[in-house]
Amino acid sequence: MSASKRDELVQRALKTFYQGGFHAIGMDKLAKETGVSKTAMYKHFRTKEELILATLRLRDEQFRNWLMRRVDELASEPKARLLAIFDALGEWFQEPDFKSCMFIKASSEYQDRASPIHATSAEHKRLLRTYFTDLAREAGANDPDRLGCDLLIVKEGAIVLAHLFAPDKLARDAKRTAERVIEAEFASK
Amino acid sequence: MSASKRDELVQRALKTFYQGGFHAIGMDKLAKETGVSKTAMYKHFRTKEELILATLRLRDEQFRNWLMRRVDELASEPKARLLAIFDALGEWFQEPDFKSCMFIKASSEYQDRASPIHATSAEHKRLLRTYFTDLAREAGANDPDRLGCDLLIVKEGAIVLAHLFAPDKLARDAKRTAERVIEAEFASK
DNA sequence: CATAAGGTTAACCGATCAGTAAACGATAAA
DNA sequence: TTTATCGTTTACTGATCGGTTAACCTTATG
Repeated sequence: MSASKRDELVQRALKTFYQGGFHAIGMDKLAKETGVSKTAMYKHFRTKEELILATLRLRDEQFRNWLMRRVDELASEPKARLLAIFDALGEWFQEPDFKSCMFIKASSEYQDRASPIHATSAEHKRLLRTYFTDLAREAGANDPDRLGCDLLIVKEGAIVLAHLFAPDKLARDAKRTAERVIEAEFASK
Repeated sequence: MSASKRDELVQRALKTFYQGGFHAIGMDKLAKETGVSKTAMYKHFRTKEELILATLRLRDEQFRNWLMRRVDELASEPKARLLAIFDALGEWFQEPDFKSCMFIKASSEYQDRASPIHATSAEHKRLLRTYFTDLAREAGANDPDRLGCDLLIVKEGAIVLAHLFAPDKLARDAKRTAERVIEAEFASK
């Protein structure tokens, strides 16, 4: 019972922080928006930072699971799966309340490398890079590390610009950019 | 006299916001760090938002001027100038107090598209894209718009990741990624 | 010398910040 | 039925938020 309440709190806090920002959302507003009392929140988490870290861990799990599942569904051929990453991203960008990447925003607000929030954001990107590198290896890339890094760079740039410009345009543009780096990798045999 | 004080304030506020974040730096702390009294600040700017907008305008001017000058200095051949963008970026990443891009961070904290701060951030990226497109055209690209967009995506991704990972590694990686999209553009003749 | 402008310090406003304490209500095991 | 747990609401802490006001100091012009 306590555990499920806790999960519910983290899920709702995730949405609220994602839409509103970390500094901009106070604990009082969070209590109002999640329907969980402040007292209960501080029973589960000793500080706001701990609650934020919990939302980031949930987001990391949710996002990577979603992306991996979506890539599985969109393409079966190993090389096509590399490009499918960007079809999945395009779907995400066009969701009505897409607001950039939770981890880019977290590291924007907590800039100090010593901050656990910053470190958790870096870890998320590291895990994504590993996933991309694995896909590149399965596709038979010469230099999977390099292609994985290329794809991560393109993905992050696309997210930032989708948040500032038209999301659908960036979805198309990023896929075309990804095509170029993928083709370059396989042409370098 | 007033004008120079104002400029001095904006310059110092720029550094303080860049290092500390917009929500995290209050007007009292800003007064302390800039040496300009709160009263004087509110004589020049009616709200904190107006001051932030002034710092963003200064940053846009500073950054684009710096980048254009650096590209001029690093390469003279039109095509080599495209790659020189990423040499310049590498220099920036390795500055001791590099902390990502002011505009990525601003749009992370002010997510609403209706916010003037968000809009100013988008405008900065638009101007950069125009610059990249111009360079691509001068280099004789088939589709300068497309290459300009490619390069902007790579640049933004590199900044985000340089902020989270090792800046020098990202400087090298981003340049290699840029090489790929540039070569792809010129191979598509 | 008078005066007005542009700056200072300092105190203040109501609201909100993160975090705590106390009193109370529900549920469920004993 | 008793008791303990988990949650609630409400009120509170001291600090800080963005923004304002008033009294004072300095400087340059008339």
